[in-house]
Amino acid sequence: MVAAPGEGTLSRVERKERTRRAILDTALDLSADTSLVAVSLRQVAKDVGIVPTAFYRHFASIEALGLELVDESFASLRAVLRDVRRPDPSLKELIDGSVDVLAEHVDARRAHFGFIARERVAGPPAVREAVRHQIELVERELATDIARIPGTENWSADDLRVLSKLMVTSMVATAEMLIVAPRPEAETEIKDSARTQLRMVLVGAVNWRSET
Amino acid sequence: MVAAPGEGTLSRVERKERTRRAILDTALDLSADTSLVAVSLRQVAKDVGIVPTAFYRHFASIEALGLELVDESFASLRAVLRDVRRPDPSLKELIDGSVDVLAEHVDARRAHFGFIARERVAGPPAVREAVRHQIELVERELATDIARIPGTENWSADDLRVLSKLMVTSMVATAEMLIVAPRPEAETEIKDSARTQLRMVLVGAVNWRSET
DNA sequence: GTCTTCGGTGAACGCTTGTACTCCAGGGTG
DNA sequence: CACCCTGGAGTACAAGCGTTCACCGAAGAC
Repeated sequence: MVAAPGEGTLSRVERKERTRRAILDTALDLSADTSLVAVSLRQVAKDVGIVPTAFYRHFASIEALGLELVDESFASLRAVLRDVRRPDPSLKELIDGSVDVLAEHVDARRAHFGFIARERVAGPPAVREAVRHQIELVERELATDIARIPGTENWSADDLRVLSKLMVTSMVATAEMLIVAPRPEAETEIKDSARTQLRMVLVGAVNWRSET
Repeated sequence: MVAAPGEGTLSRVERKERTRRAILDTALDLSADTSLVAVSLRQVAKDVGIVPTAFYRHFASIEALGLELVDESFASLRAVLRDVRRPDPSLKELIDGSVDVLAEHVDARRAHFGFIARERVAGPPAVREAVRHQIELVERELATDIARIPGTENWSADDLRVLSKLMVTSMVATAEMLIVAPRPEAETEIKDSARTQLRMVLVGAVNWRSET
């Protein structure tokens, strides 16, 4: 990494961390217009401003880099869950807020949500695997969140799993749409649709429970 | 294409069509373990058994090939809709059958459904665009199908769109899971889950309509 | 002040990639 | 019959790829 003018005093670990971050960000950026499998080590190095071989000082391969990005991206996804469960968890008026929270996070961490959506189905095998595993964990986490909501005490574990799966699926799908959206005007439409969707799902879950 | 022994008599157009098919199938196959963007013209040619330059006699580029595969794959998806709407469309007992129909089609056209799932988010730009467009068409098609079912006459157009969007999304998600599934034993579990999911959604739609 | 550690360099390797050319053989057509 | 059309072969090239190796200079440890 070439020394930036005006800030010559950086410790060695600071410099290393800075380059490492640059590599991660650049790779995330390059993968955005297809997939990580189409990203070359040399292109990353070139964009970062280091020589190709210097890449190896930080990661063993693009795939290893990808696993790191998986962790980062899922930190962003978990943050959504955390923010959603923070207010008073009443099953009904939770909905409107949830969608807004999701939209906020997607907007702030656009690259991460896109990364998850892409690499889940089209990443390097190890990365794909890691994403699937993380999604399963998030589904479980959401299931226990739902179980804590008053009125869901007598639900079976299976029902909880199915519902949280459904919610995570449409959460990811909504995130995808928000990312692809031609910026601001279509966004409210997508959010409205997501809210309706979420209502349908929840009303369905409640009524279906009491029916069976 | 090297002449296959024992069937030397093929017209020129037949031979061309045969090579063309081989190219399409090979590309579909190679894209299966990541994405079309990771498939090289040379690799396809090699696997087909022709010299790289001969590829151009059939397609201008891998991307053009991809657009062709999009059409084929969506023929497979539309076939699901066609088979689902064939029996008597009563909203309730339709569900169990639908999931089986989907599973059948996914099993028969595994490669096509995987292709859609992957290239939708991670294909070459033009391919991605084409997939999104086709999905929108399928959503519309499903919406008019639903509108024909007795009991949905007074639904708003927006509600129809939202519901069909939700159904297509979970249809694609289910197909994905079936494809990834460690063959036969997990399949019934996925199908059960999908049925429950579908019931939740439909019950939700019905009840939510009558509530508002 | 000396020695060590280590992020970054630069040249070199063998291989794959897309694409441009010319050429050929054999079926289709007059 | 002779002629053309065309799918495929063969050769060639410049560019990009991942990876190896020896080397350097400055920050950090002592």
